[in-house]
Amino acid sequence: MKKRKKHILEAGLELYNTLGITNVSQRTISDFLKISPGNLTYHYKKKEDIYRVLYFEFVGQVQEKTRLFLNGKRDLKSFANLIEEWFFYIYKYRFIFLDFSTIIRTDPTIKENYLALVEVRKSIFLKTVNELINQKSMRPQEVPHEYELLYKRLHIVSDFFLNANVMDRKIEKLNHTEHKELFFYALFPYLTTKGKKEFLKLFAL
Amino acid sequence: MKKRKKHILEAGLELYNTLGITNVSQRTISDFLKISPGNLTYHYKKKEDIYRVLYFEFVGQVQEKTRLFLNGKRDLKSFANLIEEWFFYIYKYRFIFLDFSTIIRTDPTIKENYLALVEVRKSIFLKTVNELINQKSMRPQEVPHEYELLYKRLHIVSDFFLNANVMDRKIEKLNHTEHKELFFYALFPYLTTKGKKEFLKLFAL
DNA sequence: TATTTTTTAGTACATTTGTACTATATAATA
DNA sequence: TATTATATAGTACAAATGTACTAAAAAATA
Repeated sequence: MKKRKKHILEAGLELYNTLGITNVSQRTISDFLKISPGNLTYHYKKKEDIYRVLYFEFVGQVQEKTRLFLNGKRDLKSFANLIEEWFFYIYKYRFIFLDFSTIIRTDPTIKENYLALVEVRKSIFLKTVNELINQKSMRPQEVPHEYELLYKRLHIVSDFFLNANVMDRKIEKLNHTEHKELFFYALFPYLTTKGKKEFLKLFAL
Repeated sequence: MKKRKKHILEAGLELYNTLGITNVSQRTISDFLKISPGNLTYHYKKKEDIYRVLYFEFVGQVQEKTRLFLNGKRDLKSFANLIEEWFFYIYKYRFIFLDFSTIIRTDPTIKENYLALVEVRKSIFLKTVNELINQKSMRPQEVPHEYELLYKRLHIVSDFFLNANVMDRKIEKLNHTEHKELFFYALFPYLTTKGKKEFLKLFAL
């Protein structure tokens, strides 16, 4: 990608993340980069183009990490690793999740892609849960849809925990451990004695 | 409250909920009500005034329900009732949670109030958990901060599950059972045998 | 009824925003 | 070097938006 084109993306990401997508106009970005508005529209004709590219950049990066996980061994530890990486990218592209409904409303291609992504994540989660059950680290389902609902909650927590953090300025820096804990403690009560041992070791409790 | 003033609030709520707060201008509301822009600004001088009033309307209503819960007996059933009522109001005023970061960013009084509200909800939740433990319906904490983290997840799920639902048009109508399930299934694995029996009866499984 | 207050309509205006257009400069290429 | 393609600056403009202001209408009150 051209240098200028990349700089615009970087500035966009930075500004979207800090000011919120609704407070960033094309001029905000061109002023920030000290380039003319004409130059900006030359590279990105419509304002949606910028955050659409950023969104798909995000998707590309998490998909790559997910691919690596699927090809490796899928135990509790490497799953924890994957989740940590997801959190990293969710934080990096946090404007997507902070201004989620605005973005979804204005861009059907993003909406469609996100919908598919959620399904992929769900099936990976449920597959991983099944493997953990086979490995006797997790107990089988006790009530119908138990793990589907668990996924749904974890999906919401993963994608929108940043909204809760806007409140206490925690948003300004990334706290790996905190987010990982938030996620994995949700798994804890479903673990077997064996699984709990692994868990405690993993989180050094 | 004056009739016109109330109508403006109702129209605002309706339009914010369906179009998103960023797509609703003062003129959108005055056009909707077929009144002049001047009339609107006469009742609400600044645009923030409208959704600020709506936010505090929401807070007043959930606080009233919460007060009733605290004065009654605090078992699993009435707690389930309270949560259902919370969901009702979260849905009614859903624009607050769909455009959360926009609202928080523009109105410090809302931010401050929400922060306090979250703390109140947390202490109610933890108190209720303690009572359920005393009633032998819930098991004691196994790892440090277990129930605090559980609260945090439930708080995020409660306030932002609608964001996940924008995707599949589920947002267009309220589904009580679904949301209640989403919330209470999170409690299930922490319940004792006694608690699980109550739970299954409550949700008619 | 006369007067005052409240409500409403209509208009005006500065600002912001997205985007198109033109001209110039820079880089690439023949 | 001459020509062509790409990149940049600068400007223009319509639409939208928040909000102020004025005058008229309606309601309340004396």
